[in-house]
Amino acid sequence: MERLIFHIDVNSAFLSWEAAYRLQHGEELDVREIPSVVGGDESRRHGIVLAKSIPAKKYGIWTGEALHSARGKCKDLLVLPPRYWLYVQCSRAMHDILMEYTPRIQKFSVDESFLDFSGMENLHGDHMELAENIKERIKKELGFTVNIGISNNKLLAKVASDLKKPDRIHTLFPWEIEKKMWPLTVESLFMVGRATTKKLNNMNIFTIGDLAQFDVELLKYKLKSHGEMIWRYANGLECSDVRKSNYMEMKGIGNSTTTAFDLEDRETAFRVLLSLCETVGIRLRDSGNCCRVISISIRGSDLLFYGMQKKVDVATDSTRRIHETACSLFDRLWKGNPIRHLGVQVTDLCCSDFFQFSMLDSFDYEKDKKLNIAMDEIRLKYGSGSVMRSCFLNSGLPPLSGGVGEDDYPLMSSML
DNA sequence: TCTGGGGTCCTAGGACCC
DNA sequence: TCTGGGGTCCTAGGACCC
Repeated sequence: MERLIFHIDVNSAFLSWEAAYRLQHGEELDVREIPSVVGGDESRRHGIVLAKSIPAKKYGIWTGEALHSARGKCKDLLVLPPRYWLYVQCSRAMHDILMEYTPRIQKFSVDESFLDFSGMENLHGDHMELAENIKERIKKELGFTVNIGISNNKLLAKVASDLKKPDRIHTLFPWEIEKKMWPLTVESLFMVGRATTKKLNNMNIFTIGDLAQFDVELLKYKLKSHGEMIWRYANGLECSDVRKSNYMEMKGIGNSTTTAFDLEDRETAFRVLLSLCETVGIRLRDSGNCCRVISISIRGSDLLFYGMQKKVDVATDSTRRIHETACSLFDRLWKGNPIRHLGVQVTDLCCSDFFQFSMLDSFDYEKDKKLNIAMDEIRLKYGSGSVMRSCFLNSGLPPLSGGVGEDDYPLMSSML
């Protein structure tokens, strides 16, 4: 059966949402119309561009760039601090509108969704009119613009929504591939990043068309399974379902943070690890899972990145257990160099319905479990800052870390 | 380009088993 | 024990996405 898939993408999401909010609250200036960016706090070493306006883009400013460097390109650049609670609200409001059109929605990220309209032609009529309707409703009711890409699979719909911005609708049906997609540079294809672009360029592949017409066996030989996948993408071949994401299927949960200052001693590092384990633990328990693998990652002040993981004998969702493992990993991994960034990840998740315990240690599972539950409930009810471990008092370190922003936003469920 | 944070999947080597 | 092959588990690291 022929499918009909839409991909909806908010234009410069964080910046558009800031602009819409400010206008709704009586500000005269539309920050989308001047060189502006949403950027992190430089004093805490989070100073990068998270989103840019179109005028800022004209100065050559790119997402992920250091604010310092962005200011070098544009003297009068307006830098807005991020407000993640607002972005979550905007994202939900858009989702609510989309739900009125079809229940078959896949939320791909905070600002992107796939919609499946297959077999609903009688309900909605012409796909261009439908897209126009959705786009205008979002603009009128929420105050920001989106791009909509239309095709009969997710890959082509996504490429289409990226064509020309902002506030546009594009189709990219199979018969339009040669004209609309093949002339694009190969790095504009989904799943072709910097490393792959370099390899492809070395093989004389520069456009998506070059890739589509290349020998697939040779690509497989050079790039393994990834080579075959991007070759299929270049030919518009993709057939995955628009599926409701649900957090039972989640593969892992992690939190990491760039600390405000370099960490030089193990005790401080342990404390930062604890603040990360708290956040990971809360999210893990909220998802109804336990984990079997715990890993940590370190980025030194030299910016080099390394990590280590451990499989634990008994699956756990205990903040304390995760922290103990994280610390022992840290002692094996750390070489004594100054630390800029720490991360904690849990993977190999399993359902927490049953509770396994080992008789080989003296750990009081029941007591620990009750403590975790009590802390989670208090934080949910009174906010994430309402309880903290005493070791964070006067430490200069946040008691919970990782996640987006340190403002006291309501704890998010692990699924967007 | 000089670097935030949260994810997914893949590959390859070593250990250990039969 | 001087030497096969195959399977699985574990771990490190790379590449990509937003």
